[in-house]
Amino acid sequence: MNITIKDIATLAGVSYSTVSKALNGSPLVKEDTKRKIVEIAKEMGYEPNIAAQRLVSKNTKIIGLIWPTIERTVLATLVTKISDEIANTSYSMVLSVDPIQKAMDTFKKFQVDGIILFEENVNIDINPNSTPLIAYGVSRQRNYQYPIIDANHEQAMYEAVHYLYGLGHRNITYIGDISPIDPFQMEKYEGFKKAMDKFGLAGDEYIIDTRGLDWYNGYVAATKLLELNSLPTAIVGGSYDISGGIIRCLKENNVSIPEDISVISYDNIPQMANMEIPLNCIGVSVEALASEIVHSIINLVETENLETQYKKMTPTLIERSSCAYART
Amino acid sequence: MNITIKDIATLAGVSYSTVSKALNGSPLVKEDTKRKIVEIAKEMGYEPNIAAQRLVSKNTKIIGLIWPTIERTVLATLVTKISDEIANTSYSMVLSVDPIQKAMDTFKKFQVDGIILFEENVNIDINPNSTPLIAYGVSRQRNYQYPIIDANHEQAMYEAVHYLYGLGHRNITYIGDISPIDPFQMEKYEGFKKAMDKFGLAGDEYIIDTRGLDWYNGYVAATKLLELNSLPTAIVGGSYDISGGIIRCLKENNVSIPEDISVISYDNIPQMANMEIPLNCIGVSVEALASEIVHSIINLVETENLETQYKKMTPTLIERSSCAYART
DNA sequence: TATATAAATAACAACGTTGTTAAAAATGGT
DNA sequence: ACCATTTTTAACAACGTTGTTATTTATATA
Repeated sequence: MNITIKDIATLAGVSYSTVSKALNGSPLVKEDTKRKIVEIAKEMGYEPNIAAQRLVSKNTKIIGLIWPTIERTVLATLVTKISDEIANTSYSMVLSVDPIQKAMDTFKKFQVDGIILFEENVNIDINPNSTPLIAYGVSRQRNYQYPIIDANHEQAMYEAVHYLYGLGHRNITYIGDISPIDPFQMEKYEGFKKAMDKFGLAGDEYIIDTRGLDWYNGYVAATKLLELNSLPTAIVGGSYDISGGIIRCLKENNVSIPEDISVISYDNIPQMANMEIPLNCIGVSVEALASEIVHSIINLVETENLETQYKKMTPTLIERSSCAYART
Repeated sequence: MNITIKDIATLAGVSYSTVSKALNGSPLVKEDTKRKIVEIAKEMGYEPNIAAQRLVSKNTKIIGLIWPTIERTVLATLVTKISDEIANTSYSMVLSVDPIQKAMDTFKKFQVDGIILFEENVNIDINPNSTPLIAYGVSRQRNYQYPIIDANHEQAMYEAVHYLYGLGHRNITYIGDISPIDPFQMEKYEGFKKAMDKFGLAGDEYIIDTRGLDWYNGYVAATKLLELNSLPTAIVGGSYDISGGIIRCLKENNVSIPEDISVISYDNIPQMANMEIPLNCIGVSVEALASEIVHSIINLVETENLETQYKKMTPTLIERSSCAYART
């Protein structure tokens, strides 16, 4: 049997409503008694019954995160960061790995205050006027029923090229997935192409389609690249895993990074620093993303205003040791 | 404002306590009225307020899963399966990716009925007489304060060798991680050695230490193997990822599976069927593991009996197309 | 010292359920 | 038609909180 405010009340010789107020720091109770009550509560190891709190206070102080598929490292890191971020607020987070509709049902039952949805490029129609919801990901339809937060993939790749150009590179290869069904990847590709155009470096031969986002896809693509008779001076990797494969392949073939080839990767996650060569990277940092997502949903929950409809976040570039000036 | 049993009551012209009973299928209310009430409830889209239910019924019907680090594919699959399994019961699952102690605190606040802990080889001392808890993983200390469920790694590897022996293989190589600090890996290694001893095939030269569990580790180890002048007729791979690297390497070097070399892998997960060659594998299936874990924790929650202290689950072998009779 | 006012505390309703007890309605046997 | 059951329904307390209202106690003012 757990202890309640009533137990504390009898021990402190006050009424339980006074205990409630004291524990909530109400100015209606004398500082003295407040202190005493708080002390007794602590010493008894009191934990408020959240079911009771919720019953009376209408909101659950829970944010539900729907994460239908447990996937790439980037998403896992993002989940962790979101969890941390929420832990700093008065809210808690619960995670569901169920399919979207089922997770929505569960969360409706749980009466969570808000939902964060990792959208998997799936167009699922969601009961619009129910729980506050924001999505992370890309929306294909133009009229959003809920706010969406997204990284600006296109800008990221543009900036990557811009950065390499500034280092004197004129011979840049993009190694990434160019799947037309994945809007994320297409945006990256577009960004790269636009930049190459802009800086007068365009040409299809500078692009290798990995046909996948995994480590091995990068490895294979890099192998293919090395078979060419003229190598680029810089590579833009399309994802964390792809870049992992690329640098492994280069290393095995005694191509030095960054002396022979500079490498910059998409995905701004801390793990980039722990690779065999600490990688320069560009992307919205998971911290920034997590922070934006959490603040948005809480703001949405507490104010019910949803002016911001589609927020594309600006990427940042992190310099480490995988890029250098182009050799003259 | 959500609808409550009182709303249903007024609409049905009965008392709210009757509604409660009807909705819970109590035999105390006439079938006729029961039907009517249920129908009205459905049509109004009634959802019970779980906070209220919990408040009165003492237990929360929530199982907490502590998953401190988001990791290998195998664990991710296991989480999904556990989630599915729990969804089939009257319980719900919430997931915390926080560090163990913090997650424990959160769950205490949530007043979850039970906790599943993915133990990370960390010896954390847990307040023993609090929430029912079972762990998945290996315990180093001999006196468990809580039940532990674990796959029998040793037996799995023993059976793998046994199986290959039955197919006529006498020249078997183990490619796996032999890290003495990882009890899981050591158990696998021991199982392999014991079987080789038993069948008179022993010898250290049949073992390659991958020094890691990743795809690339397997790839490198296989490359090393192919440099030997005499190849084995069968390989036992130490993990899903390792085996992925192995078969890719063999394929690249035009070694046919299973014509030239048979391959069997540890880790019994569905993904094994989707590899370039559907792999024979051995291990406790995630379904079995999930089922056992879920039933154990629910049993523990509902009966408070914890007779079973340390359960090592028996692995099963799945035959696909990566093993064949040894050539004579 | 009495009285108005302010401060501190207590009492109590409410939140939406469930389970127990009390009341009403239906049924059966004489 | 009357009483004893049995079936069905209603009434109500309880769960542990919070917030509002009522009461007590302390303080200041005349």
